[in-house]
Amino acid sequence: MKPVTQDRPYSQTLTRLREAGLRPTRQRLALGRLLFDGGDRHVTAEALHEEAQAAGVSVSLATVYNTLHQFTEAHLLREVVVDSARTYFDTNVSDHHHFFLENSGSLMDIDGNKIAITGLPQAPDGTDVARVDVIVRLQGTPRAAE
Amino acid sequence: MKPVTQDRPYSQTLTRLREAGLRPTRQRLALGRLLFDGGDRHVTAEALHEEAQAAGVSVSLATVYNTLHQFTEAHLLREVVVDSARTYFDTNVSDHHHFFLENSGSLMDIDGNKIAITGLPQAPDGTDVARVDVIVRLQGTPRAAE
DNA sequence: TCTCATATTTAGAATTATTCTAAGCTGTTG
DNA sequence: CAACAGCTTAGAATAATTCTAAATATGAGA
Repeated sequence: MKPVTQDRPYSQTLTRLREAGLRPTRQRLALGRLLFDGGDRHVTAEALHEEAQAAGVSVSLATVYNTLHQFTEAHLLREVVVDSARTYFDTNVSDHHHFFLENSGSLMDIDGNKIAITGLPQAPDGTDVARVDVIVRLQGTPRAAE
Repeated sequence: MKPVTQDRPYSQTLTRLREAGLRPTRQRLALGRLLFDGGDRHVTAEALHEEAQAAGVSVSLATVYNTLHQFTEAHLLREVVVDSARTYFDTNVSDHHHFFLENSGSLMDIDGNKIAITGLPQAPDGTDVARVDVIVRLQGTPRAAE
């Protein structure tokens, strides 16, 4: 059985950028590597910025925002709306859904072809379905340990 | 077949407030009536504020925010997260989901018991499912009229 | 390798939705 | 009708994100 994550061996960030028509600048390469090396990730702009700083890469927050949006347009990332306070970006761009832990604010992927949704009414006239998002909101149970 | 909306004859706003333990103030009554009279609604704080002004009710925006949150705690409203830019409040608190028209920013209800979701993995240890949200994102088709 | 036009980055200001604060009203209860 | 707890409110404060304009880096071509 395939994991949710597609094969994505040590991200060829450079190649990906070229394909997307984005100049491989120092900042984009660094952010790309942070994002795409090592599995699926869900990040906020703020968090990625801190991570970059911590990794000794100097990038402004504005550039982090720019880059996240450009990557999203290039379909290297996907935006996930779960919380009205902040925007998450997901490195997994395949068909899937999310668990959202309301306490910690963390996200977990749910494989898209494990879930089936039936009975959806058809889209109203003059519209097309761009995407269906399923968000399973979780709360920590009172006494988790026993 | 039942419509999505439960019967809700000309909202007894006063009663609802009492039951929720909220003082029936002029502002809460007015906002309650705007919200609960006449079918299911999806509003933003800003929009409800303007509507109140237009109806000749003087309420501050802060009070609109307070009231929307208090109504939500009292389960008279439900918060819908579809757009990272603004928060929507839904007067339909029964089990249901949403179409979201990305162009206009408008929401439409999808009856909850028309849809079935199968194959959801169980919630991780120490967590409980608080709610499952399905959002069908719609885009206007290029040439809607023909 | 050098130059240049253009894309990119950036600091800081600006914006926007929302929350907070502190002071003044108002409902309710005795 | 007094009095207090609960409400409302203007305006300040916050926080995430976007904008601006100036400085810098990149890639193509000579």
